[in-house]
Amino acid sequence: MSRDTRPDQRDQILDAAARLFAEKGYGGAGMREIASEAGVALSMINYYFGSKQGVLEEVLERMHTRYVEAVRTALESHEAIPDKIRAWIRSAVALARDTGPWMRVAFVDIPREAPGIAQAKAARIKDIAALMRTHVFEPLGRADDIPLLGPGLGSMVMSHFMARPLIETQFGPLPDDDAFYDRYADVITHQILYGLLGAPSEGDPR
Amino acid sequence: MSRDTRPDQRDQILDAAARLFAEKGYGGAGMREIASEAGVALSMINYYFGSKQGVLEEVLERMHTRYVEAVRTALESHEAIPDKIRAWIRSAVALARDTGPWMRVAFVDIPREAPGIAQAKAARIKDIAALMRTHVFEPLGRADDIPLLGPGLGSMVMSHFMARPLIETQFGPLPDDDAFYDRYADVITHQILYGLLGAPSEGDPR
DNA sequence: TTGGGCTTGACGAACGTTCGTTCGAGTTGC
DNA sequence: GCAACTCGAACGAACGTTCGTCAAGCCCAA
Repeated sequence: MSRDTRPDQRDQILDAAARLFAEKGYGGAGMREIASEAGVALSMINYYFGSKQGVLEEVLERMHTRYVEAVRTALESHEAIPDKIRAWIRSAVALARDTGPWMRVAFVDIPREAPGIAQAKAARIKDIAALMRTHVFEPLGRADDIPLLGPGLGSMVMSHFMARPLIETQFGPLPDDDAFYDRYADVITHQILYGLLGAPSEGDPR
Repeated sequence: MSRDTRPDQRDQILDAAARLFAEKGYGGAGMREIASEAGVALSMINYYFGSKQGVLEEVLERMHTRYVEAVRTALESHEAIPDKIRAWIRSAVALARDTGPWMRVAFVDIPREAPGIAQAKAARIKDIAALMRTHVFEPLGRADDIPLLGPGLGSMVMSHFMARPLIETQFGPLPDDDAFYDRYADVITHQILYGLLGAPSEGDPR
């Protein structure tokens, strides 16, 4: 089987690793299990990525690249701020659906263990923060609230994908189709939109 | 030193465990490190809690108990919905400040590994969901949106405490005093309040 | 009041297992 | 024949858990 027709072993490893990292955490997922799930010899992981941490860094790198690109496209293709926000949330939801566990690894299960990872992460967050600042917060005159509000907005959009198994223990199986996620994006968009725009001038609720 | 004047070894262990779980994840924190940080013999951890998972379960149990109690008090002591929401967010922020890493362990670093933990977690979430349903969503006629919106609101409030180190790499050291967290609670309250109340009748932003 | 069992708290040492990593030998494609 | 690839075996370290021991406190019969 030639190298081009065979699925790249690198991708197999990264996919299995993302799945297991999301499920068991970075420390809980073992190299042998990753190799087994990926259908690859254990030593190939170190051959390709150098170390377990190298695998995680590659997952984070790829995920963040895709996310930043999606956010940039959404925010730069619209004029009015509500349209920008709507487009941002829609593309984030679509990306989360498409990438599955990758999103969990990249945005939630933050291993503080390695300083290198924290640095890489900070660099990526910087890009996202800059985009949100330029296209959302500054036009609204809310630039000062970015450190307080920025992470909250992001985690609000992603919350469903992190909490889904827990939600389903409460409300039974949730749909998984386009209609459901269209509605989800709408509800979140509504929540964020009116939170950001809603009558901020006439008396702060303090 | 008598038993009453000496700090309880159980609490020492739980405190150290919560700190290390939050910092390194459940799998990344070792029993020896927990014992060392707690100033306790390794075998005492298994003596008191049976297993490593037993330690985690106790941390989750205590944290969730406190959180549910705080939410209940806040939601039941007010009449108007905006006041309820404001009180809920304020008490959640206060609790997060008071408990430090415990909150991280309880609400973010969800180890899927053990089914027992997932079940215990689901039972606790049930209490919170019921409170939010009765006091917030049903009075607003938004009961159907609980599965979609509920987790988002919770994670919005907690986002700052999860992301704080990352935020500080972007914006420098953040204050840690009452004034800062009063402002944080206000900003989040504003965002959630106007998101929930904001003009939902006159045209959904779909 | 005293003595001896029983319980509880506390500890260090060691157990067997699994971890991430390395290495050397073999294979394949050019 | 050279380079890149693939693999199984093995490494030392760290893992969570178990075990035997010991001191101190308590209870109750003698």
